[in-house]
Amino acid sequence: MSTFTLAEDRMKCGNCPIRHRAVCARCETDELAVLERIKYYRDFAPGQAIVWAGDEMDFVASVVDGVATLSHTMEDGRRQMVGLLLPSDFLGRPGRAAAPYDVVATSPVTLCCFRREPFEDLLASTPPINRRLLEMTLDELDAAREWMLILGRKTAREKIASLLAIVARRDASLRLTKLDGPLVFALPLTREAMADYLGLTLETVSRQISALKRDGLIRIQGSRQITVPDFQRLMAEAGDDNDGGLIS
Amino acid sequence: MSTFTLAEDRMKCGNCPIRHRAVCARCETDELAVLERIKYYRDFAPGQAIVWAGDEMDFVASVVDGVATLSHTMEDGRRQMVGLLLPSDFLGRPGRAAAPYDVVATSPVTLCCFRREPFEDLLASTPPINRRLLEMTLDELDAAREWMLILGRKTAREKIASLLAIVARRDASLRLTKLDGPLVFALPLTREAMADYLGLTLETVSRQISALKRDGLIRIQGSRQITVPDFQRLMAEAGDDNDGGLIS
DNA sequence: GGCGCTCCTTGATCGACATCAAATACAAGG
DNA sequence: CCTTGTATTTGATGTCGATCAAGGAGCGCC
Repeated sequence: MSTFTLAEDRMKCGNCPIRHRAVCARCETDELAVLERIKYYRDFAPGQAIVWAGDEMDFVASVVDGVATLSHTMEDGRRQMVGLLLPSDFLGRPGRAAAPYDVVATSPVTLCCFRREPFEDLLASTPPINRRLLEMTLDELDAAREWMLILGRKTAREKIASLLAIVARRDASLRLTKLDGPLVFALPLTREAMADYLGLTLETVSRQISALKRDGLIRIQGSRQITVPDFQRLMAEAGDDNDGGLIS
Repeated sequence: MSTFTLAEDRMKCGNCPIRHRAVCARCETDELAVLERIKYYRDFAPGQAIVWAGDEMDFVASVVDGVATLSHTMEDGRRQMVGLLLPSDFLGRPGRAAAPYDVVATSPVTLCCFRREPFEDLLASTPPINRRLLEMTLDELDAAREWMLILGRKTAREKIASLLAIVARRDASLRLTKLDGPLVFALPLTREAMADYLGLTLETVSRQISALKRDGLIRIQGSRQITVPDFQRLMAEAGDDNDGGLIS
């Protein structure tokens, strides 16, 4: 089960700008110190559910560390991932109690949680948080729409290339690397999770990854460690005209 | 070309709550009267582009009347619709100049536009607008995620049923009809637009609509006028467990 | 009426991806 | 070392929707 940590320790949120931009943004305004009084930490093991669709959610949170997924499940078991939460992403919706989809940790996850009601009060009285949240939500909406193009119109190969490009880009931005040298990163997802992300089966994912490897677009160490020798070439394979491509 | 109307006339926005909830929400606060001073109307003919991807957008707007679509286009012509704008929906993103996708009118459209910069100033100084926008954006995000499930995991038949259910529901809510009697509504989309919405070809759309007709789930007058005798049965066909299903 | 146009329908064929099935890799634990 | 279990790869076959192609319906216009 998950660990609760009532947090006086500001430690984990100390390195704010990248790791925890959502709410520890007292970089931006002082009122946010109030958040400190209603926050607590929770840890989740890989594979563990954070909330199930339909559950009541009495908190909102930001991801401090780890990777979690949002996904819809149909009665017959078909599943579609609709969001990928990486460190600094926000979880939950102010003003709504019931979770609309499953949230599952895919790696050890640490959340910084805020009880929903006090958070909403704060939201009402503190415009900067509101602005922040609006901005983040708009980014997520853009990402979702990019994703819709991937789901609706791209081939299996392009889908895989797109996903790898998205993760590579995001990883590079987290560690402040340039995109011109060879990129090495760990896929935070199983083949099955990738399939759920892309609207494919896990066999197709595996085959297409093998194909990209065969064609020299990527190299692989141990099925999760990816090396991209030439990011531009991968992007071309993804069929992207512009260099958009966010996630979350 | 489009018509500009510098608007002292508050007429069109008068019937606010449903038709124009985005910005004429002086129902909510008085400051919004300021909006009156920076707004103007624009009309577009069916098929006309409102903005192209990459264009500079010096305004944000809310849809007063008509239907417009947002869509991504790949260089080779593949197209994916990523948003459907109906009356009361909002267009544009404060804080961003370049449009990320094409916006096209599919029926005669009237926009209520606000010059972007003064609108952004207003946004900064007027929390209620911010809250409103956040809420609307969150709704859109939910809709986008519902849509992702449709694109990634549903069969052609389920996709069509889902789309019809979404439009039927939205239409019913606009005219305050219940969902239990037979529903009659006009599809605001060509078969091609439906295909772009659902990640299908127009031939498949046509075939599946014929199949739903054959199976008695819908009736059709003249290819655009749809009758749904039993909404629940259609929903079942769409594979939806819950009764979520928004758009925009 | 007849022409041109766009939108829609229907048929025949093909191919990308799903499905079914089996084998391999690798880690944890006895 | 062997066992067990999960994640992954690979192969054989099937199917849904795409593609290619033709024809019909509605409508404005000469």
